[in-house]
Amino acid sequence: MTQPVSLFNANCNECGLKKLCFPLGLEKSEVLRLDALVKRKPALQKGEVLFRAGQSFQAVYAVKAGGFKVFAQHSSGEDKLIGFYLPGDILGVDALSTDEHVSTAVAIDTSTVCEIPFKDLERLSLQLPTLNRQLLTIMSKELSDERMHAELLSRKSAEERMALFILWLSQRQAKRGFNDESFRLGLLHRDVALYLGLTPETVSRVLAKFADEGLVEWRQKQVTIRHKVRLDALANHQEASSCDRIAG
Amino acid sequence: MTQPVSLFNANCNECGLKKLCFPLGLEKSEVLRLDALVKRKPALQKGEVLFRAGQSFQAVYAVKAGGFKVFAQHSSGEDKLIGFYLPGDILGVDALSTDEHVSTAVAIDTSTVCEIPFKDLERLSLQLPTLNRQLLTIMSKELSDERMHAELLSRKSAEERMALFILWLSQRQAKRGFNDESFRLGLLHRDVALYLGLTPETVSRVLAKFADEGLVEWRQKQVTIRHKVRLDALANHQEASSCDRIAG
DNA sequence: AGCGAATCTTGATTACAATCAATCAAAATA
DNA sequence: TATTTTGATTGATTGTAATCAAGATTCGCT
Repeated sequence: MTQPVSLFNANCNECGLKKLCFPLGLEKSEVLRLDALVKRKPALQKGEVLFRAGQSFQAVYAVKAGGFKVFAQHSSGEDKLIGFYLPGDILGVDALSTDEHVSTAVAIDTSTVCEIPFKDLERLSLQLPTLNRQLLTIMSKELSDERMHAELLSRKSAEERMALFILWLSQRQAKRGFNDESFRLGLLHRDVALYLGLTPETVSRVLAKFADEGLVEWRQKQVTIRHKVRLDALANHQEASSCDRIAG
Repeated sequence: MTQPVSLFNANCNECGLKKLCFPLGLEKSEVLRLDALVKRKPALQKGEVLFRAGQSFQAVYAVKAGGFKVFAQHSSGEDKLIGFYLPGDILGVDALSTDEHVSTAVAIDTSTVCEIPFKDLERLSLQLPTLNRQLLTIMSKELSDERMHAELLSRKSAEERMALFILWLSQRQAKRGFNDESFRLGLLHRDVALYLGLTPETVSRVLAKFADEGLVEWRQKQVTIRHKVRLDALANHQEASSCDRIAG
């Protein structure tokens, strides 16, 4: 059992995610220097917490396998789901300006991460301009994800939000080289509802409707897109122009 | 007329906003090196565009006076208002990972900015660790602003959204050392509606209600907070506990 | 200052998702 | 496998903001 794991863990140069992660654009020798900073941690089980809001910020984390959902405690007391992180994504950079984590990351599946102490990373990035740029790029991507979230929330109709959300998930799968038409996602309806600003009941109803109309099947964590074109049209509230509805 | 303007424009060390902007934490000598990069631009009139989505990304901008509203063109065609930028804020960093601006910045008043060519800034920040950290901090603040926006949008009720929005505006004024109980904001109801995911009609109705109840006056661009405590309670959907309503 | 255009207000109606509530299905625990 | 808990579904009702529409006000311009 230890052999494949240790191979997978070996180093950044061998990692299948290096094109999504910090090593992007670095020379092999530079990656080795980065590699020296990385602490490989044992896998987290579903439901386990990687970091919690309020904890002091020491490191950022690259998701290697599995996935995380990230919550923020808001003034109102209610927790809000602010993001999902999949393999290749970097977790924890939001704490950068505060020295304290502002959110709590929970594993949605058995998950592994690479831990990179931030002080070391910052020091190295001053020596490696490409790494420094990559850090900025990661922050910038984080920002555009958050914009996507705001766009989702600004959509008026529940169906639009859901359609856009599913398409966005699909795009993220594609970027990672995974199947973007059918994928597993360990999220509860409650999580999706929290993320989209809806209730679990509405999520259930919308998904039932999508299934009825042959758009998307989402059963037991498995998401399958059946008709991307019409889903696209729905997400952008364009009336289904030519292809109309299937059932007579 | 030119004298006070040129004094104001003089340099970063003299600028009243230096504690909000890039110079934060830098030594005087370091600020001078930063200062050498800055291009002072003529003022923009209300409605003028600082940069437009699709333009190549060359520089970031520090708002010195006035303010900007920033739009994104979304797939659906409809423009979405994604942020407001006030004196001391940095504009344009969202383009960092794409080499192209992804949004359009429009002056909401007569405004001035400092332009900082990004290549120069990046080069200098590799030499000045504090500046590098400050750049990261600015990105991080941008991220937390966007989170705030998502939180606004995830609030169910129009009144909550508006209350939270006004309080957030007030906080930003306070951070700048401005009066946080009464301030001018050159935004149309339409802009506010776009930002909050509401319609201008609803904005108008909610503001009318707030005025009725003695919470907030918002007339002709001038915002005045009359009862911060109750506004706070409303923003966090806690029932007004002790102080109840005023009118009998 | 006066005209025209844009923006704001107010009202009546409608559509949509929240809420409340009850069942059903599926995991987790023993 | 039985039992308990958790999550998903479905239905009936209600509340809230969108929409449509008509005035009132303010703003920008010459």
